[in-house]
Amino acid sequence: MRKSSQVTQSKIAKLLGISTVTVSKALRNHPDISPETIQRVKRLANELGYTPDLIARALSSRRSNIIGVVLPEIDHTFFAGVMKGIYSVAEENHYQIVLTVSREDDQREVENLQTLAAMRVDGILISISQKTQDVQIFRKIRERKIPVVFFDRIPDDNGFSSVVVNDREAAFQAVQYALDQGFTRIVHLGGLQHISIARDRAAGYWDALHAAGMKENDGCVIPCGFSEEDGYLAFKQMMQTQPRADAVFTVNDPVAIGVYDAAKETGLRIPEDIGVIGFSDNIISRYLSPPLTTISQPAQEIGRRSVLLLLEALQRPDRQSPRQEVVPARLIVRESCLSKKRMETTGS
Amino acid sequence: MRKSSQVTQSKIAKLLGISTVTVSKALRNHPDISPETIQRVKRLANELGYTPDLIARALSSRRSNIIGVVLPEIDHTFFAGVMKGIYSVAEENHYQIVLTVSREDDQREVENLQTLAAMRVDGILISISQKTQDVQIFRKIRERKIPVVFFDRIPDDNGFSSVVVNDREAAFQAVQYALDQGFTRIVHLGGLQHISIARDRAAGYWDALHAAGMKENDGCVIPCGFSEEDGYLAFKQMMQTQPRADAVFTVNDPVAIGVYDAAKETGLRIPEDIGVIGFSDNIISRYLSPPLTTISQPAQEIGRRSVLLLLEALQRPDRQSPRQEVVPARLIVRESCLSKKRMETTGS
DNA sequence: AGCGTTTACTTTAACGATGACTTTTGATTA
DNA sequence: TAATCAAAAGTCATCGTTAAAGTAAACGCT
Repeated sequence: MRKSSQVTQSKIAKLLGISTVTVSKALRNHPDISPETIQRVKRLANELGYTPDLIARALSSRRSNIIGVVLPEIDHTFFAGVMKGIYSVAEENHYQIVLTVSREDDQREVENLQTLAAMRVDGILISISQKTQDVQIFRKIRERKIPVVFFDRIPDDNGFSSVVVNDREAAFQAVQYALDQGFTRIVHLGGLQHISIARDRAAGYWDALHAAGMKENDGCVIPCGFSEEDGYLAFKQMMQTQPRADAVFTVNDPVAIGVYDAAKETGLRIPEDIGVIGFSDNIISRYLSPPLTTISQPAQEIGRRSVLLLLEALQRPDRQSPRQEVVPARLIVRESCLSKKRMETTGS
Repeated sequence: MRKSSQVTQSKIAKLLGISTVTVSKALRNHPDISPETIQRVKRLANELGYTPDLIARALSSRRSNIIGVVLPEIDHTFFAGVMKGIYSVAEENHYQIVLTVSREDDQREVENLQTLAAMRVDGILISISQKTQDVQIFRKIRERKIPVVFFDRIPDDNGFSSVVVNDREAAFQAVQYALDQGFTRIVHLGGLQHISIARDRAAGYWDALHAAGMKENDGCVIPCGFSEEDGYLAFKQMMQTQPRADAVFTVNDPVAIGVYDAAKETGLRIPEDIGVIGFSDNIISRYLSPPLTTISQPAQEIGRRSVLLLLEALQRPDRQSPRQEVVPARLIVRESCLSKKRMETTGS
């Protein structure tokens, strides 16, 4: 025989001489129950310190009020910002968050998704790992009637709802700004090209070059990872293969930081010898010297919108067409890519 | 009638002509079941794509395999690091994490704890909010037989297990270093003194002054919040009340960053005019100019140890004495508090 | 043969709550 | 007056899984 000292609905029911269902309904202000009974139940529940058992409720009602989240990494400024947005909206709507981390590993990502499904989360928010190629698992989740919303890093299959930044356009602006400042041999350290955001940013880069009347061989995209280390290495590589480069546009800020390190080591001054523009506005960026010109992504806003999109899908479970939302990123001009022209003219 | 397309144990049972309990046991490799049956069950489970329903399991077994976490803030480097450590150990032990955020509000903190208890988490990890004074809620949680481990910011009541950094000692080292470098009028921007870590760091500060033969009026602790903004304001205040100060030791790095801003604004050079030492080694700190001398706290290690302590408590639920663990922090010397003596002598 | 022990299952009851349906009571209406 | 209806409960079944206890056959041992 299992015994439990917990205060349950049936204890309250017994004490008041009513049925457990009445208690359940009373606690939820169900119209079936008279105001007086509701009062009596709630008062006693309060006195006894009753708390609903959310697990039991979830099993019975088939709604867990939990949203599952899968993140590639947890200690990245951008994702931390997204999470902040996610939490604020989730809290307002009385949802709890179960956060899992794939650590950029597609296998772990699959496991995370399976666990979340097994926990019966009501919906899932995910930004996919660097390695993710296979979309199967997402289809399976959808078959299970669990709505999924992707954010920032989305799969190629566009049959899903998603919230992204206007990467291409923002990249275009960044590169155009560099051109305006008089830089002419701009190289793009471009991330892994099978990731949507990396492709989009590279596309924006080419857009800007083309718009300026430049051709394929006036530009160069060097693929690399997304970390400082990767940026450091890619920049070193670039100095070998593209010695005439006068500016770099990086796929994200950590890579730009790697570039700072490599440049410092080589004795190159920023922006006098080499201009740098990043992407994502890491908190660090404004404290670098020189402060990094970069693209600011509204991380919290992305998180907030993702939850809202998911909540909408939860409200009407009939299949609805997926929706893609785009939130605007914008260029933050600081000092790492300041006018070459002006510097030269004022300098000599 | 509710229908469900989910694959459950009873479906498998029906198909194989055995009882659901046999299926349940087979899937868990229970010795009651013959190897062949186990095989048959597992194979079919696999074919059908069975996944256990963790909610149902939790209800029945009275273990959720979930650890609840309450954090004051999510987008702080330190906490992000702690979370990384928490996740790695939790994952290894097949626990999921439900993370809630108090946003430094004690009321929200209470709600978070109640929700976690209602979710029947197996245990709770918490770093308390700035405002938290009342310990009642923690007692209640303990009465519910949910083990709690505090980390970093712990309550005064030391009847609980906790993982902290040797704040006092580390602060001592930091201040001693400043003294060694020739700074003599060191002010401490000291955080809210009802928070354990702030008190400990202040104590270490005084220890160092006393060890150097200084008295109460050779030092000064200015209380402030924990944000950049707070540091900025506190420093401005300090310049009014303590105009002769030649160094500041701050309760954490964000406050130090506020000091940087204020100093820059006032035209004070670091470390020539004013030395600065922080606490917590924010990622930003090494990118500041000058790079900030600070105390490095092993955030991931704290997270890891906290989970381990909790897991231990979960293994033997008989009441055991609480345990306090201390992990060492250490001084990272950079350039924000370099030798005044040497600078002066080489300078003139 | 008789008795205890294994082996491999099955049966029965939860776990705590909720959805769907039914019943009771009294008031309202045709 | 009988039929109708709404309010305020109650009953029953179920969510999917597991703990505890029960059972039947096979085995081993004296």
